[in-house]
Amino acid sequence: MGRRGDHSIEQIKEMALDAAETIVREQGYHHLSTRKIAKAIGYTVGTLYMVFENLDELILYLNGRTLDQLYEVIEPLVQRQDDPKRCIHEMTHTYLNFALQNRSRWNMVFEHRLPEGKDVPGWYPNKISELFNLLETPLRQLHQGESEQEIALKARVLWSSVHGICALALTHSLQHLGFDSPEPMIESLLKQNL
Amino acid sequence: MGRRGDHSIEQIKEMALDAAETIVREQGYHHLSTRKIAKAIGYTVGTLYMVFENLDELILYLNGRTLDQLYEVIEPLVQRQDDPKRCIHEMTHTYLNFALQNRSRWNMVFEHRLPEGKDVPGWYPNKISELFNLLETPLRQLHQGESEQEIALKARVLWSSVHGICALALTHSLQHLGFDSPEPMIESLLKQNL
DNA sequence: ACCTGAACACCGTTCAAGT
DNA sequence: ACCTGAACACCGTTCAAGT
Repeated sequence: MGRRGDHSIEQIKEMALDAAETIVREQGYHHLSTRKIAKAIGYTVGTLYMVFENLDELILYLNGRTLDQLYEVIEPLVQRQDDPKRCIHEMTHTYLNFALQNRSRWNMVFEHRLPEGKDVPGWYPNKISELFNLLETPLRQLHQGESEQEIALKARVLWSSVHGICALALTHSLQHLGFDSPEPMIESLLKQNL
Repeated sequence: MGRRGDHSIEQIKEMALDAAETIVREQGYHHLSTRKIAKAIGYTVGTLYMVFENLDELILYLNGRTLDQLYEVIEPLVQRQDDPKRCIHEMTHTYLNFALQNRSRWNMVFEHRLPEGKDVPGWYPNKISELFNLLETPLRQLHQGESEQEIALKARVLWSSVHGICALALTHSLQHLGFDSPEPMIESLLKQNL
């Protein structure tokens, strides 16, 4: 067998990522496997290793897509330059909704770890950085006169805090802690920090 | 073969948990397997299923232990009733240190998910709840006159925020975000919230 | 009653062999 | 050059069979 030439490498890459996204969405991160992906796109596992270094790299690209999608829905909100507080409220609310509505994929972004020693390619933390930076514009308006260093710190602390609440919401831990929704927690956080 | 009777069920359970703890500590969560645990305690995999329902349950007990250990180091700090702010600083600092020094096990507490539909036994979220409650005492002193509901909310928001920062610190994400230590982020958070 | 060993249905990854 | 199929070294879980 061999040599079909039905698709270019780029095409196979995209087909694989699409298939993987569907599997994660429908069955969850831990049910994703190279064999399932290969079967879904009509190729054998070996072919995946022509296109990706390994499963970890494939997941990295998939997480990159997820981060891009989040950026796409958050970035437009920054334009609302008139009311920085409201802007931040909308950003966190959008973040929360995105995480809840793309539960499995969002989980994967935070649960996936590269094997000891291997570290992520530069473009990946860049995507995260860009997301964090989105908060800086409204925060700069809100805390005028503060140094850029201070604004950057505030943005990172705020995102991390929202993420922490969100992480607990995703594990259903909140229910056991006496809260059935993360919204009031986010509100409390923002009231304190804005 | 069969029927050795060298150890009681309780003993095997403890041996298995000890062995699992060592494997996680030395090789990380994702390298933990029933076969490795069984080999380490000198039994076959089958025996583990006499003692635990499955690997998920074993991990749940292990995570329970980790939560207990964290409680043991945090609880004594609550006694310091004189200065609630300083008390909270010490609690978060201790939490952070614990997470950093028990990286793999702490990761496991937050990464481990039960299969869809299965939910955790009541004693597990109780342990988490007790940890959250530890923050309530100093917070009550700090925000006198506020309702218990409000204090509980504040405690949960604060712990979640610290956890969010800590989670980013554990993934080394912070380095890429321009911070080599979570300490200044925690400081900024507490300055804002206390 | 307790424990084993083998089996089943899965994994990720590699690579000689085929077209 | 591209792709397969089989192999290797692993998984979690079950259960007939042995003592």
